[in-house]
Amino acid sequence: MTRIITDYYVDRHMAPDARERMIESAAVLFRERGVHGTSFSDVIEHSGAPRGSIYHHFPGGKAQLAAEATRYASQYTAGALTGALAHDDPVVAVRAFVALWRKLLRSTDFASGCPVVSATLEGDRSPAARDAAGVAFRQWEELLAGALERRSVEADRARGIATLIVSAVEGAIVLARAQRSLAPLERVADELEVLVTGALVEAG
Amino acid sequence: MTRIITDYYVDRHMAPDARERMIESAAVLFRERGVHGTSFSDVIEHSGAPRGSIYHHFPGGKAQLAAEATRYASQYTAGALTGALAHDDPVVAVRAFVALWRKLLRSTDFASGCPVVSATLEGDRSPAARDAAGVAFRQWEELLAGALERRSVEADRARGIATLIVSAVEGAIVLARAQRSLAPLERVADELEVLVTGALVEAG
DNA sequence: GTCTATACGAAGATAGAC
DNA sequence: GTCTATCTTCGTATAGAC
Repeated sequence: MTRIITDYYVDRHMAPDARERMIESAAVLFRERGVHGTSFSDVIEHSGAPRGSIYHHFPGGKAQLAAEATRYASQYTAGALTGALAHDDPVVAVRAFVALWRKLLRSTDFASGCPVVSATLEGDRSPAARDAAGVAFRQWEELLAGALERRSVEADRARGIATLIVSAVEGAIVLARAQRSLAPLERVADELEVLVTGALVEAG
Repeated sequence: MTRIITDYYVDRHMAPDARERMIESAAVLFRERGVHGTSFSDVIEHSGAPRGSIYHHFPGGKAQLAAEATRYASQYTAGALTGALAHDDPVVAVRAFVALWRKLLRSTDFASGCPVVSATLEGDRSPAARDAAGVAFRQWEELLAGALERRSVEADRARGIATLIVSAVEGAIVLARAQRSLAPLERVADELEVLVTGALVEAG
């Protein structure tokens, strides 16, 4: 699992501690309850971190925690996507990407979604988190677009397909949660597979 | 504009009053700040409705208001979609659907999104609102699938494409807000147009 | 129906001791 | 670093008068 939280820890080669556990917990809770719906108390309880050190670790308060948790989730998903793209097969990558979300939805009985989406929607109180969400989506798009280009798909088309994949999967996760059914995600996955396969055939 | 809020008003053919104004305002505010991010005070201020009558009109409290606002937004969008489908041309309908969201994003400088998505993500505190979101998405899917079927697209394929359209557009709205750019929405719109056109050609 | 007042709890944030 | 206590603000909800 990719563990790039902040330069603070990367630079010092330190093991995950209370600070990182809080970020991880925040990301998990943001999946379920969103940013506004998650309090510091929730994060402390979930992470087992000490109460008195929140503002020591996050002097910027909740906005800072939200931004860091969004970056954490972003990197986590980017890592999964990179792994799925190991063989440079965009169809396989889309399947793996969808499988990741299917597993999450099923294992949490549709209680969890994508924290980056939550950060976007509730970003009016934390612009830093919203901006981190924008960076996350862009990075995922670029990973997918790059893989398509390496399979000879023209750059503009690759970018369009990549954006469609990210948008459609994120949207399907929302539909799945609202309807408490995996069906929307499966239908979207099937359509995306047909589309990507077609684009690869076209590109030769 | 479609104005089907609750049976209460439809049955009595009553003009929009304070109650309906509160529901409309709630929907508008949910677009910007989400459900948790919107307080009763916000709704009262925005709608100009009297303070003392909230629990008279909504004895179920905020959960009831959230559910009714979600149903209202759902019907509003369904009405727009129905209008866009007046000529039974799915490509034109997708363009009109996207145009609606483009206009909203632009006119609010990316501050507004889809309240039905917010209701889904924050539905743990209001299952009724989340369920209303599920119904909304299903209705939009069915409107689009029906139009595709009337153009000879096979039922399963029509359903798949319809789900992809709703998911992709909803997802693109999130990406657009996070990146503060219409580009993701435009790229998704272009890809969807190609895909729908292709499906119609295939269907003959 | 609408008003005011208020109870009640939750949440973010700060201060100062250890 | 972490603790406890506290401040302040806010939001939901209720009660009772008009």
